[in-house]
This record gives sequence, C-alpha cells and structure tokens, in this order.
Amino acid sequence: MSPTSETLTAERILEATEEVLRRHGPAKATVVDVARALGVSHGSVYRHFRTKAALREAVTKRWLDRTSEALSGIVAAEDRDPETRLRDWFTALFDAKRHKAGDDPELFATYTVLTDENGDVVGAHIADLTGQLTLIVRAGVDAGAFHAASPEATARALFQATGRFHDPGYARAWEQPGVQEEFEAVVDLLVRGLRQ
Amino acid sequence: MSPTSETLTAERILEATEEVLRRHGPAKATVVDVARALGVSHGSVYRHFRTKAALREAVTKRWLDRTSEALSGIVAAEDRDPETRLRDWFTALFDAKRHKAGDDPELFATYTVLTDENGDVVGAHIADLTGQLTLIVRAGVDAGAFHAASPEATARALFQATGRFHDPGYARAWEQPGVQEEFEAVVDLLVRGLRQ
DNA sequence: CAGCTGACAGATTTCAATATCTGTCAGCTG
DNA sequence: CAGCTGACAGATATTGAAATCTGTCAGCTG
Repeated sequence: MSPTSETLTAERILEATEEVLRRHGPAKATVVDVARALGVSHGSVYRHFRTKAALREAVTKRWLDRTSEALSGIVAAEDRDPETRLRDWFTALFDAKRHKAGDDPELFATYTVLTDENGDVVGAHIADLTGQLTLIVRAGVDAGAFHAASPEATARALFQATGRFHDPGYARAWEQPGVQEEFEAVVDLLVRGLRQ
Repeated sequence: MSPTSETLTAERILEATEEVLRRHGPAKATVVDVARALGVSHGSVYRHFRTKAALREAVTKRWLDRTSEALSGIVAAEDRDPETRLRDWFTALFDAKRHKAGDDPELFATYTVLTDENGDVVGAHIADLTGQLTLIVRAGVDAGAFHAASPEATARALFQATGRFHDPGYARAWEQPGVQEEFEAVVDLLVRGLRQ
C-alpha cells in the first residue's frame, strides 16, 4: 500500500504542510497546495484543522517543541554540577538557534514569519524553556552553589538577559565575528551574579 | 521677517522633515511634502541633502543623539559611586525608551522604521552608548568596586544583556505588568556579577 | 455511514495601468 | 551670480479589476 493511499491523519497533514512551506515559503503556501501534495481535496484538510491559521499554528508548535526536547536532556542530567549544566544549556540553545538560522536561512525566515503570527505558541514555548531553566537554578540553590531569592524570577531574568543569543530577531548578528566571545561574556557575567 | 522667508538651512529642513514624518508617517512622507511645508520647491531641499535617504538618516541621527545626550549627564557625575551611576544609567535609558514608545506610539513606530533603514547610524549610536557604559565600568574597576578584565567587553555585555529593556523590537513588552520587576531582576543579576 | 469531494460565496492576492515621487539640471531671479 | 525654480526621465507607489484562496456544506462513494 503506497503512502498516498494511507489514512489521512493530522500527522501526515503536518508533514505535508512543512514540505509545502519549505518549497513555497510562508506567503505562497496555500491549503490547496497542501491538499495537492497529499493527493486529496482541500476540504479533507479542513476536516483535521478548523482553519489555515490552526494548521500553521500546529506546524509552529511542532518546530518549537523539537528545540525544547533537545534541551531537556541537559536539565535531566542531575548528576552534573548546576553551573556546568547552566552553561551547557545556554550553549546548546545558542548553537541550536545559530545552526537553524545559518544552515537554511530561507527555512528559518519562514519559521520566523510563523512564530510572529503565533504569539501564544511562542509564549508557551518560552514558558517551557524558562521552566527548564528554573529547574537548573533551583538545583543550584539547593546545592548551595547559587544565590536566588526566587529561582523562577531568576530563571526569567537569565533567559531575558541572553535574548540576543536566542531571539530570532537577532539572527543576523549570530553570523558576525565575535559573537561567540560576546555570548561567553554575557553568560560569565550572569553566572558570576548567580554564584553564592 | 517671517520664518518662511528666512534662509533655507539644513536645520530648518530637518525640523520640517520631522513635522512631515509626524503628520504623514514614514511611508507617505515625501520630499515634496517637506518642500511644501517650507514654502520652497523640492529642488531646494536637494541642495542641502543629496538624497531622500540622506535626509531621513540625518533626522534619525538627531533623534538618537537626543537620548545619548540625556544619558551623558549620569556618566559625568563622577562624585557618585559607580554602582549607583550604573543603575541610574540603565534606569534612565529604560525610562526614556519606555516613554518615547508609550507616550506617542505612532511617532515611535515612525522612528522604528527610520532606525531599521539606517543601520549604520544605529550602530554608531550603540557604540556611543556602550562608550558611556565603558566609562562607568572603568570608574568602578578603578575604585575597586567592580571586577572586569576588559571594561569595554564588559560594557558591551551589559548593554546586550539589557537589550529587552532598550531595544525597540521589545517595545510592546514594556507596557506589560511586571516589566519593572523583570528589569530590576536583570540589572541586579548583572550588578552582582560585576561586583568585586 | 464515515470520510471525502468539489462547487460555491466572500475574502484576499495579483497584476497591469495610472499616478506620484525622486533626483537632475538648464535657466530664471533678486 | 548664489540660490532657487520647475520641467523632465526613470523609479516607485497606488488602484481597481481579475484571479486565486479560504472555509462551508450538500451530496457522493467505497
């Protein structure tokens, strides 16, 4: 049985949508294109996603969730010391973003458009990431390595202070010479501020 | 002698251009509008500014320079202790930006368009501001209050880490409840990291 | 009869004709 | 004659008609 004759699922629609977005870009990707790629009528797509916006939102969420999952491994490594985990987490976040932006700039631009139109999903993603950070900060406080009156507020401050190295709005700066040093300077300053 | 019959100077053209930008917005403000506001032909404007882009660049520079000048007073107050000056400087910067954005959102949006199209001018402005910060950091190091291997690099890190509170891209977040606390949390963390 | 199709109305986008603007410059004017 | 004007060519923006897309739904099909 060929893939095109399999049952139409939300999953298959999301995969086709990613492909259509990759090919046509965010401005020209239509629901009709997605249906055509799947060999169905566009009415069938609307059976799984109420609107085009909902479809694009789901694709956005998938994309963001992939980054969150990649980072959660560092949070879970509870045997390693908190400062190292904190530095590794930020380094992994920066590297992931930098590669996404640098390896396929067009696709990255496409997803930037998608995140811009899905503020709620992005908000949830940021809440997810600061949640991960909170776990590391709290572990540091419990181990007596970090000082933080409120691990949650401190995690938020850490995330915001490093925005230049993960906010897509700064993507162009990630290619400039010297960013790595700038990243390390900011993280060093923050880690010093965090130490007991 | 009425103002409209005075000599046509670059200064008068810049003032008229600001007014036209305020009235029509960045997309519809034309050189012809500026000339009309001054009661001259548009050819005369081109006598003082080679292109429309050069005119808009000059307006942008003027606007940014006003902020720099307002902050330079804090840098100059060398009798006060460096940590206070550093906090005051960031507070003044954040307040200035927040008011510009909040008091007249339309005008702020206009200048955001202008800064976006004048990267060089913005770069010089940022260099100016980090230069001011460097002076404060160096004073702190000299007084034994701050630790910083390179005051210049540290100043850059401080500026970048506080981007969320001065970069126009985050203007919408400046209205949200809780920003003040977030600002203080970030500055506290950075100042702690800076202390000897 | 669950799931899919395709015709349809209203919304949005495209495209090409038209209007306006930018930048130049020969000549006018005080 | 220094500074300004306004006509002009090419570039850019606006507009409105035509094409396409979104979202619905009555009916088809396996």
